[in-house]
Parts: sequence; C-alpha cells; structure tokens
Amino acid sequence: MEWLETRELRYFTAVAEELHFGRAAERLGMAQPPLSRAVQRLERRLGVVLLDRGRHGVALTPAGAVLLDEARATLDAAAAAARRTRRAVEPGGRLVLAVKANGAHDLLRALLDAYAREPDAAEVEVVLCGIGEDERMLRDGRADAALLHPLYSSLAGFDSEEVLTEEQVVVLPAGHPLAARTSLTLAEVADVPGLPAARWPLRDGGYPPGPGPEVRDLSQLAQLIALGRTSTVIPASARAWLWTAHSAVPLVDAPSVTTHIAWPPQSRSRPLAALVRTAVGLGREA
Amino acid sequence: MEWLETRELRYFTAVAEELHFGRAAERLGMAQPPLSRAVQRLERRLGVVLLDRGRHGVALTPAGAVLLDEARATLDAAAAAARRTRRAVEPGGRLVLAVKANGAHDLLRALLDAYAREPDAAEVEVVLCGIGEDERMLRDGRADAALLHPLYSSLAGFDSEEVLTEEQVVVLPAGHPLAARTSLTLAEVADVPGLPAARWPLRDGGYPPGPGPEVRDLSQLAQLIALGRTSTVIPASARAWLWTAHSAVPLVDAPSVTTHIAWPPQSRSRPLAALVRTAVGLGREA
DNA sequence: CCTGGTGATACCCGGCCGGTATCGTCCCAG
DNA sequence: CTGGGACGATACCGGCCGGGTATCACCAGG
Repeated sequence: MEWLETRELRYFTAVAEELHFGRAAERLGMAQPPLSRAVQRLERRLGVVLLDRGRHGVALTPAGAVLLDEARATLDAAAAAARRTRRAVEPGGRLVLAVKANGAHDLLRALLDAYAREPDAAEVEVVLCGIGEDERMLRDGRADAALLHPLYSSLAGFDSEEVLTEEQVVVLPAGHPLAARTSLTLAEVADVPGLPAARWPLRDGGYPPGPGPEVRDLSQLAQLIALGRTSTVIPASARAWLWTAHSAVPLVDAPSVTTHIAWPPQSRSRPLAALVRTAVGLGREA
Repeated sequence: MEWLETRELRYFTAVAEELHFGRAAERLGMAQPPLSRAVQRLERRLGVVLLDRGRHGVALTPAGAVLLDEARATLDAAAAAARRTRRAVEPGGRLVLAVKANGAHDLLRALLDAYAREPDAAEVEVVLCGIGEDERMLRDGRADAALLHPLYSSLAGFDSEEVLTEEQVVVLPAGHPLAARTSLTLAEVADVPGLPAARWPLRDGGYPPGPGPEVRDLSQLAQLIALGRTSTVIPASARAWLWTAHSAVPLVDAPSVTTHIAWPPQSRSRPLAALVRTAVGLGREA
C-alpha cells in the first residue's frame, strides 16, 4: 500500500482551496517551487491528475474535488488524534462542549444543571462558537461534544441523539402591527414591506443576494430589529436574547428545528456517556 | 499547529498492536532502531508518554490507548482518501457493496434486482466479506456501501439507514427431537445436552471459552450441525444456506436482528443515493 | 556469572525537503 | 506586433532526517 502523508494532504488542500500555487505557498509559509513539486509528486503517486493548470489559473478536476473532501476529513482526524491524546493526560477529565453562541440558551442551562447532579459527571467547559465553528471543533477534536442543528451543521461522521424539537417564532420590532398577532404564517412575514429578512454569511464568507441587511452576529441583528429594519425567524428557545424592543410571535407553519447532541464516534468515556444520557433525558421530559 | 504524519501513526500503531518493537519493525519491513527513535520522537512532540517500556515488555498507557484508536481512524481516512481518489477517475462509476458472506441472501438478491431497475443505477460489484471485514472495507474506502448488522459491526462514523428487521431461528440437526417443534425459546436450546453452541473467533483471532466446537466459517458450522454436534442461532433470512440435513425452528424470545445499509459520511454520489433509497424502500415494503 | 532477549544509543549514508535562480508560456497593454 | 508581468515548472544546491548496521544497557533465568 502506498500511503499519503498528512504533509502532502495539507499542501494539496491549501492549493485546492486557494486555486493558486503562490498564495497557497504563502499560506503554508514556504516557497512556491517545493509546493509545486510536492503536488506533482502526489499526482504521480496517485496516478491521478488532481488539478487543471489551465490558462485561467488552476482548477480542480473531479478527482481533485474528491481528494479535497477526503483530505479535509483525514486532516481533521489527524488533528483530533493529537489533541485527544494530549488531553488524555491532562488531569480532571474535563469535557469540552461546543455550542452555538446564543442558541438554545434554556436547554443549555438545564443540561448543565442536570449534568452537575450526575454521578459520572466531569467538569464541563462550554465553548460558545460562531456559525459552523461548533461542527469544526467537534471534527478536529477541540470539543468532546456539541449541540448541533442539522439545518446548519452536518451530523455526518458523528454519533448523535435528538435532544429537543421546538417550533420557531418570528422576532419583530415591538411596535410593528404584526407584533400584536398571536400567531403568524411564513407567507405573512415574508410579504411585509419594509421588513426584509436579514442575510447571514455563507460558508465562503459572501452573502446571498436579497434586499435585507447583511448581519454577522446576533447583536447586529437584534439592533436592526429594534430599529424596525428587519425581522428574523428563530427557534422558540432562543428568546433568551430578546430585547424589550422585540416581540416574538409563533409561526404556525415554519419547519420545527431539532437540536441534537453529537460526539465523535467510538468515544467511550463515562463522563461523555453521562452527558449524552442527561441530554436525551431532558429532551424526553420536556 | 504541530501535525502528525501518517508514517508516525503507522509506526505507533504497529508497536501498539504488537506490544513489541522487534516484531513491529519486522511487520513494517524495517529495522528496530529507527522505529524506536520514531516512536520516541512522536512521544516527545506530543509531550505524552504513550508506552510503558517495563521489564515485562511493552504496555500501552491510557494516552497511548487513546492515540491507538485515533490513529486507526486517521489511517483509515488516509487510505480511503487515496482509494476514493483513484476510483474517481475510473470509468463507469462502479459501486462496491460489501456484504457479510452468507448473510441476508434474499435481501441482497432483492436489492440488486430492484436497484438494476433504478434510473440512477450504476454497476454494482458485490464483495463477500468475512467477519468484520465488511466494516473495515467501508472504513478504509475499499467499499462504497455495506449491509451491516450493528451487533457485529459498529456503525459509528458512518451514515446509515435501517433496511430490514427480522426474527432469528435456531438451526438444528434434522433428526433432533427439538426439530419437530414449531417454536422454541433461548432457554430451551441453551440447555440441550450434546448440542453446545459453536464458538466464533473474536477480533484478536482467539476463541471465547466454552464447550462448543470452534468454527471459522459457515461450511464448517453447517457440517457440524449436520453431524449433530452443535446448533446455531441465525437471522431467519439466512436460511438460504441450510442443508436438507438441517432444520430451522423460530425462536420466540431471541433478540431480532436489524440489517442496516451504511455508507461513508459526506458521500454525495447519485448512484449511491439511489442504492440507499432502493434498500430503504425494500425494507418498507417487506 | 554467563547468556539470550529486548529496547536504546552511536554513527553513517543517501534521499528528500525546502530554498534561490531561472525558464517557458500565456495574456494583455500599448 | 512586441515588451512586460503573472504564474507555474524546472534546475540546482545544501541541510536535515529517515533508515541502515553495530553496539550498548538492562534484566531474567539457568
């Protein structure tokens, strides 16, 4: 068997992401020629052309796209291996729980309270993450578990259990006419003039097109709502961050959102198992 | 970030599995001193002692056990990366389906027939595997999908769907008194003198203790049953391999067995999606 | 006390990894 | 049409590291 080294995978990943040898080399802190050679050697050893060096710069071949996916997974696994090994000798058996900032605040409180009463409980360090960062932290071993929403994060490759399913509400400026209603539909809030939905950044950092304001974090969003410039749809439990200038109205036809607790496959630690058990139990009684 | 190379992980894995530097070096096709140095360097870079070099040979530390798990996962990912990339350029988009030999024969037939009629179908290569080999093939990228039984294989790290749940039957020599019954319980077949349950090899190649005969494949088992020396409990659908000298009697209290179809996370190919859809559909209508 | 077995150390060599300099090619400006 | 700039590939070189052999250090057992 011919083995791929993580160095080669790091190099290829950098080039595949930058689609530019010079910039990739800079990102890797090295010169461009050795990078070119390393990628050529990788292609030779695999017997597969990974990149089209065309006139218009560099492009991924289909095989290259496959390797990019696989290389990312492999590098995550390698990073996780190093981190988890180092953590294994640290005292105290702390658990790191990754949670999206401002999401499911009540659930998190309840989970931490209930877990603290478990016999197998370990100290829990909660890490509040930005969009998509919770999933990354779990994938590369910085976190031992995460509360994820399958809409935003992929559960692929993790073990997971459902914890809580909840309806969504629309958050409106408190004075808005619709804020007086006891329930609304998606169609009603979609058609309101002057309240275009806010736009969140995509994975690549760009924004989808549309009339609404671009927001990057919740405090921006909250202020824009309070100013009467936009509205947003959130899970009911996220009401924790509402201002007095906000009104939340239940949506009768919005898809419900489910929070899962996810952890790396093959994890066998007792404190983690207890955390999962606690979370699932919370979901059942709620 | 300090990165682990797959070479180092291969070396450590070999030593951790052999618990002997000399044998590990031999298995790796290298001399012992460079292997010792490589593992020392790995320990130094991680800042973690992985092995106890005691007077009574080598033993894993707890951190070493963690790394062994993680290293295996990483090496599987790296092997899968190479294989899937190479396969991406092969023509025809063949799918490799790993199945435990002799398991769920009817289901497999039905699946292949139904899949061949799907619009997105690709050519399917069926690989019959020994115990646990199906899971390995899926983990290291030799297979694109597998029919797995969670009792024998871990689904951790895969995406999977339930396909079929079935009861189990006990297979007895045709002339045996109990073979005339229309149903039996586990207790009844456990207590039969002269028919001790056969013993299958464990992961490490050894056998669990017990009075029954040691078997390594189904033909051995079948012959031993036909000779009236043992009996076995199997899913009902495995009746395909029964001899005329065998009798199958339903067990009323054996745990039912569920077959899952599993595939690597993040797989997005249309032929694979069609295969999964076909399999799940089969399970529903059955 | 010697001997066999095992892992660590000492020392050496070749290859590869990464650096600098330069080339070939394409695109575009003028 | 031509010169220049951008970009990846090639040529060449030096140092480090991975791997080899020889040997040491330590322990168990006769």
